[in-house]
Amino acid sequence: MSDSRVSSVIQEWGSSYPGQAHGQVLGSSNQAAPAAPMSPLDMMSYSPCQDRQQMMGLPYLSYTTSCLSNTSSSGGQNHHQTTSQQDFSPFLLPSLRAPVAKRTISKDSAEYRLRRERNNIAVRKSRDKARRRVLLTQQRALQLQEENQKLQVKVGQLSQELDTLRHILSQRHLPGSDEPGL
Amino acid sequence: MSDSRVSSVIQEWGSSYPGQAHGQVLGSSNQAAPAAPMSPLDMMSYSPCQDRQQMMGLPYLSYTTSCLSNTSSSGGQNHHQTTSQQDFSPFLLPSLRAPVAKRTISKDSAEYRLRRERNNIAVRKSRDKARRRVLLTQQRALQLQEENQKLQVKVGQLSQELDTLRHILSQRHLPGSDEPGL
DNA sequence: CCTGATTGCGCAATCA
DNA sequence: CTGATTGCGCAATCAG
Repeated sequence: MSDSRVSSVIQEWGSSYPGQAHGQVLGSSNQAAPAAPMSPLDMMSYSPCQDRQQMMGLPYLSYTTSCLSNTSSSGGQNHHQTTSQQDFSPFLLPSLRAPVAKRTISKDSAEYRLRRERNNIAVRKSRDKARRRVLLTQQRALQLQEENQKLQVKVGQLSQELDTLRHILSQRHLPGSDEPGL
Repeated sequence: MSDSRVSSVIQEWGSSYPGQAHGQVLGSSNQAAPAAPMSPLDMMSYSPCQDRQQMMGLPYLSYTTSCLSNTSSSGGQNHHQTTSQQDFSPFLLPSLRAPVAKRTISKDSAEYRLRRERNNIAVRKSRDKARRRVLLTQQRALQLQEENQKLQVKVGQLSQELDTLRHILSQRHLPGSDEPGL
């Protein structure tokens, strides 16, 4: 990296991107978003947010959804999907009813596939972004570490130089202290 | 890493872990590995290795595998799996035949589920580790940044002090240079 | 309500 | 062979 003296770190944080040649070489309907440069603000505003409900592949409340004509589709993993059961959601307060029972969408519908494909693209994009973010953080840490070592060396040099000058001055003060200037 | 003045960064890199309270609150057969402290060496030896073959959910060579009694199982995503086709793998040189045609394992066998479950556990563990690694890298970068600012301030102070002493010395040298001491 | 972005999970391929 | 990694798709949820 280019470092003129002892203070050129944190560059390329929100401007340049080193690798950018990430995976994304798949063969399955890969639209491959052009890997947008990702705004610098996005870089810092990243907090995992671990206080999520976290109930994915489990029933949890019998979740009424009357839509499972899973024919010839890929049929993801072992996710829920119960059948025939009244939906009282509209009559309950939002804070009390089950997850709302979304709009029924059969898994073999064109819309379903369209949504899935779009989400897959979004997921790839998001993960690519995350990967780049991690790489940048790693590089930033390395740069800062180098920078730090240089700065510490410099501090050591300056301190020693100061000690030398102080010693010289003290010597000169001993015999004839004629100058009033400090 | 002993420091006495302006060099106390990179601590807790391989010793302490702040949060460690990660997701992992699922309800689906969650063995939840105790989040081993992860050796400090593992932290640095991390290179994505993007030169992989990368051919997962696609046929790619008709890949002979006579094992798909996918009954009542979860049946993952749209992965390959062709049927009825002779396997000439044993008669071809290792460098010419298809991916070896592994040992046939039906998806509803107990062994399959056992392997899957073990892998799922390993995956969770690995991802947890990766998450912690990322968090640590982020914190390290922040610490290094603070440290850097302090060091730069210190360098500025020392430089100024040096200038002052140099000025004083030059003043003393002008009038009577009687002392031979350097 | 809809759409894109995130995130945890399981799967399969591959690495070590 | 076994555990560790990694890319992917799915579904739930978040954020506009």
